[in-house]
Amino acid sequence: MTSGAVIEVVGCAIVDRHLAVLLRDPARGTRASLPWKAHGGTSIPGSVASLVRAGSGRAPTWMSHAGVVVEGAEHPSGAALTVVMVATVPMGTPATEGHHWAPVATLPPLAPRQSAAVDLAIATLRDRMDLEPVAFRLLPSAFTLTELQQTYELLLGRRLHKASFRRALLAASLVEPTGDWRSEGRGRPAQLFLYAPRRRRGARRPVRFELLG
Amino acid sequence: MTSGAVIEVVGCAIVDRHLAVLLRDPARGTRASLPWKAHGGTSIPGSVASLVRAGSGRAPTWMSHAGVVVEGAEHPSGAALTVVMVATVPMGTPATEGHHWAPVATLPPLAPRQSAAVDLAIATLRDRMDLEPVAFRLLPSAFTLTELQQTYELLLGRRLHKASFRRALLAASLVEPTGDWRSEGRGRPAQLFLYAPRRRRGARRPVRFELLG
DNA sequence: TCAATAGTGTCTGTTAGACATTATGGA
DNA sequence: TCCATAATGTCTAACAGACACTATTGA
Repeated sequence: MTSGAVIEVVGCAIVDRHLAVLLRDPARGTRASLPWKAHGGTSIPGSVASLVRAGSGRAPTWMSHAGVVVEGAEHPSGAALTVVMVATVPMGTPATEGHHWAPVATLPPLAPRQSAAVDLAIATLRDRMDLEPVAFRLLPSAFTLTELQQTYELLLGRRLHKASFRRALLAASLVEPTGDWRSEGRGRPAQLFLYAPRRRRGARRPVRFELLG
Repeated sequence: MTSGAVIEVVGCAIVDRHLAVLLRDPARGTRASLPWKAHGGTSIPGSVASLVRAGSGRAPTWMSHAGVVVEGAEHPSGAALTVVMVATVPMGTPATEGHHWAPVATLPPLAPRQSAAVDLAIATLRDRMDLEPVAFRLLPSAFTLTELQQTYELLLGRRLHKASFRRALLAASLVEPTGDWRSEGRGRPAQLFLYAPRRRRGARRPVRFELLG
């Protein structure tokens, strides 16, 4: 008898201006792995929260279901399911003893199913980023507009136009200034902002045929 | 011992210009239910295909994972998982013996978990419709542009502008005319088109802050 | 003073939506 | 003939992207 489901978490954070995922350190002669836990006892969000807390010392700021992966054909009768969850913690969150942050661009060798889980999770982050405030959850509560733009560029995988980005942000009434400024090396200090959505004006989505095809 | 996972299918089609889902007829004194099947033996897509074939006589034209629902707290140790899948069949597909199409706006009473599954599935349809050709999979292979527009309006839940819709469609090179025309009651006959995507030009997605907030 | 970064104002090409008009069938 | 629907052309307001400029700090 097999058939217990597994909850697997892809914890995401920005480290050195790159997207990174939380991994358990490899034991002697094995590979690093995503944090996981047998399903049961508590709810799925509860499992995710405890796994992220174990690996980073703090609760996730956002989480979402990413998909389901079926354990290979090894168990022909009653193949076990793995539920893949994606979660975020703010930039600057350290990894705790026995864990580390690995940039997604240079992941260490993982079990094939876990690599697929990471891909699923990143795709989910990108899918949800304009429906939910994913970018804001990857930043500390106070952030500069340049940091926010860099986060969007990281998730979208392309550069954005500074003036247009700020115009759109202003029009959406999503942030408000704290009044504090932060000096970062050379240039003029940047103002700090908070995520403070005002109103959801007609959330009318245009038809985007360019994305199909 | 509990803990076998269940695959539940929300089969979607357009019936009478409304979105409808495939249900199993209620047995004496019970409620109608979504088609489902214990996980095991075959792959998840295989299970979905056989369930849709059983209910509509044909294979689904599209399917996607919609989410996972945990069976209520009834089983504190090892609560069972339900994997919700969403699938489409073309407009005009009948329901087979023991099944029927129920418009989503006026669903009969379902188990609470199944109502949640339907909501998840519809949300998934709407999420994916501009990344994948969901609208085309809900139509027969040859369709009129008015039918296509009505399908988009159904999925988006709002009216679209005819001229703009056709302009965008033309610009995306997604369809090509068959040369046939179909007369539908009174007015001028409409030309029939096929889904024939040409090229995927820079699939650059704009930043849409309006959707957040 | 120069270099580097933050933040803003203006212009222009593109495009979504509104409106009007023509085309072509059935009643 | 009238009416209903298909299909297309033109106008306009909104907006994304480009560019240039000012502002404010550290070296």
